[in-house]
Amino acid sequence: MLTVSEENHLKAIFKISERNGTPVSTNKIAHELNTAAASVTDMLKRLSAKKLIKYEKYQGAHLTEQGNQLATRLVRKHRLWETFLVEKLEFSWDEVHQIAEQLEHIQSETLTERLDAFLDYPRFDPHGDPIPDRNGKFTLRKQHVLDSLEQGDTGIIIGVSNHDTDFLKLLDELQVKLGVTISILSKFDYDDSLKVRIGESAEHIIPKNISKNIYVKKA
Amino acid sequence: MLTVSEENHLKAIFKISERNGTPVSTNKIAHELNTAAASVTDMLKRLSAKKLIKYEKYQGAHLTEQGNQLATRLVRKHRLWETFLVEKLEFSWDEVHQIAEQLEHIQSETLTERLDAFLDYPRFDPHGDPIPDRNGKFTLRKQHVLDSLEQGDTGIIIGVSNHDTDFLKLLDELQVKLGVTISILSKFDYDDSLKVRIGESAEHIIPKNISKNIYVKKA
DNA sequence: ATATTTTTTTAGACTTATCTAAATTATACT
DNA sequence: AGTATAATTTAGATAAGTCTAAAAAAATAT
Ligand SMILES: [Mn+2]
Ligand SMILES: [Mn+2]
Ligand SMILES: [Mn+2]
Ligand SMILES: [Mn+2]
Repeated sequence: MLTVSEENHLKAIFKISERNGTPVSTNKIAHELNTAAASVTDMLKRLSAKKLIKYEKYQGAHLTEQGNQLATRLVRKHRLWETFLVEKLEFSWDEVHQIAEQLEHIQSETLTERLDAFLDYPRFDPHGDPIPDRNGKFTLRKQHVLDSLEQGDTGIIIGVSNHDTDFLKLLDELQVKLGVTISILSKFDYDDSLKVRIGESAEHIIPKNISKNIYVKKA
Repeated sequence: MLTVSEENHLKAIFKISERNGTPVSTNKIAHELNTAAASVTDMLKRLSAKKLIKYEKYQGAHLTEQGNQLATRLVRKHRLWETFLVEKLEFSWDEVHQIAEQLEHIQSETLTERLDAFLDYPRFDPHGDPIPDRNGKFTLRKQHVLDSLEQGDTGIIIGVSNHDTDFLKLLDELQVKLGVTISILSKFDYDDSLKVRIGESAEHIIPKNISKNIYVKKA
């Protein structure tokens, strides 16, 4: 049985290395979890002792098979709870992350499975992230970061890489939400900001610090 | 912001003194929480420093107004979550206590209120305990412990004072559930065990260590 | 009213989880 | 290659939460 802090560290490692197998650095974890690097070092030793990660000092860490399984379960729970909050309790997508950050630590296999069934086995969470099934399987869709599109490109918004309230509220303002079509009207060389049309009508300038956190499927 | 342990201690004090205003002893709390008395003493000092309880050494503790409010909120959350698990996720009444013991610590006012609404403002939890409303108000029904009934008495089962899985599974076996009518056919002087009819047909002998944990409304 | 028993508190220890400051190692830049 | 900078680890401190054993106080039973 892991502590909440151990679980959060595992999940951070999982998240940081989700799309590339390279070892995760101490600093990245510290940044992700808002803690001091020294605290992360301590925790890496502990997780390593429990054989949940492979860790050599100064060389970063990566999940073992067992660690990966636990992390995947946490992500599954996190995303199921977020889906529950939005689908059943009428929360908006910008309100659920912090609450799910707590709910993901509830220990009960049965609860997770019942929740999954109650939600009718959702495949994606409110932020477009895939929900691992009970065996840990999930699909990583082919996706592009919005800031990599060029003038004339069109895509459908399928995810965001920042779940903070403030960021998502701003997206609401821009009428950016999952499933909506976005077209690049022009791209400004000055700062890589984009002029886009979203859905049928809305046109906006989107600065790079926003576009870099939006995923699209190219049309 | 309280820690999980502080919250559990508050709730234990609330529970022990629910139906009588007398101060709660260190030992009773230790027994309720399955910890050493010395640990409870430490915690009583901490809660006292935070003005959530009134505590004088060797004299036991009782909740302050503020402590009572926090404890009531915890009980509200606990009972709402139990209701959710039974009503929405098809858990049985013997499976929910441990999970609610964790869920009650999730911090989000909004979540509690939304959950309450989603459940359509239930008044009682799966064990017959009253659920405090958002203002902390709830009704303590007039109830009798089953072991106090005499031959010829009839009552309706409205609650249980033990939420452990093993106990509740035994009740299931006896067809004891909330709302069912129970009649005392005879009472044995030897050990105060009862011969009862439950519902329409079932007849059983119920020993005192069971009957003392069942609440009835006298018919 | 004393003595015995029970309850409660204190003392001291250990673990987890954090932090800051200093030391060490790795990396990046002439 | 050698030095400056950045990343990481170590050392040492603190707080929470828990325990056991011993001491102290309160309750109970002669
Ligand atoms: Mn978390
Ligand atoms: Mn999400
Ligand atoms: Mn609890
Ligand atoms: Mn209950």
